[in-house]
Amino acid sequence: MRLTHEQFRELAAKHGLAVTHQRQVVYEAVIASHGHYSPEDIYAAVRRRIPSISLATVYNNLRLFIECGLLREVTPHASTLRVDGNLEPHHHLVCSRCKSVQDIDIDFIDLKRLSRQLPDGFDLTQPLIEVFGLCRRCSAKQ
Amino acid sequence: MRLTHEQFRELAAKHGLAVTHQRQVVYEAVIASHGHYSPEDIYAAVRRRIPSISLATVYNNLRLFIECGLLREVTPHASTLRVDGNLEPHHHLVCSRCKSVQDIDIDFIDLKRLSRQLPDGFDLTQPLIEVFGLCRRCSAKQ
DNA sequence: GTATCGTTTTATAATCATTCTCATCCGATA
DNA sequence: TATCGGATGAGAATGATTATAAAACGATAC
Repeated sequence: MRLTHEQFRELAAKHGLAVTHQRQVVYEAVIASHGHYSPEDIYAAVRRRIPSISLATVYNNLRLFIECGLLREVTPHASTLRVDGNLEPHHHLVCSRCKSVQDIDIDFIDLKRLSRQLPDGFDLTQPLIEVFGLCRRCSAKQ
Repeated sequence: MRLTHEQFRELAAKHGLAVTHQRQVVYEAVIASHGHYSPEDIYAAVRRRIPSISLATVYNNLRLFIECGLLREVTPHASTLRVDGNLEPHHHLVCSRCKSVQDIDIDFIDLKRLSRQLPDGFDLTQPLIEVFGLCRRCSAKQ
């Protein structure tokens, strides 16, 4: 815990973020949790240390951390349902910022090697692979 | 349009879905749109042909089509934000059904070949690759 | 042709995650 | 100590989606 404490101060300084108690605790909760958790989960964990914290603060800071690159978003899609009528094998190139989706081929994937390292029982009969990055427009804007 | 008409009747028969006028028009709207559209978009398109259609019907049928495999969901993540404190290069194996996320390595990716087929200007300095399938538990349940 | 039954659709209410608003608080600096 | 800007907290507002219940539909049996 002491470690992430220092770690956070450094990161915050690097990104010009003020170090507040709440931010520190939110960050530590994410790091300590080793997984892919939701804001509610983080909120629950943080409340054990700061019972008065507001859910909005958790949201604010998670978003801030994601924008600064202190955390990674595991759901980098548009927030609403999107639907694709193309059932031919094809794959997606997704912009992490504007959420746009383009189709790509996947001859860059070694499916044999991939299936060898899948956990037991994982079913990949209809594999869908998505590659995330920044589209031209968004990377120009930076 | 005539073509998707037939196509839909066949698909519906195969999956044991009743063919209703609304369903047909919703399906045709998705197929005609060539892209990755939201329920609202589809709703707007369908209303030009059936002004009285309800948004709920569009949702119901899109969900039904996705479950039957007539359409593919382009946002196959948990519907709430998930956050990952692990910034080391690593990638994800996601269950399309229960939305669980596991980490995997990516030595199965030929990054050179991938970057060759990226559209111009797409920035992949921090690539994140996600592979979708069914986890052991969900594929057992089928 | 009509009655019946299960399914689909519609309209609307309800829910849930997330963001917004704004009053208050806090910490740094003058 | 007074001031200022950003951060926080509480709760309202928003927006996407789902649930509910009543009406409409369509197939089948009579």
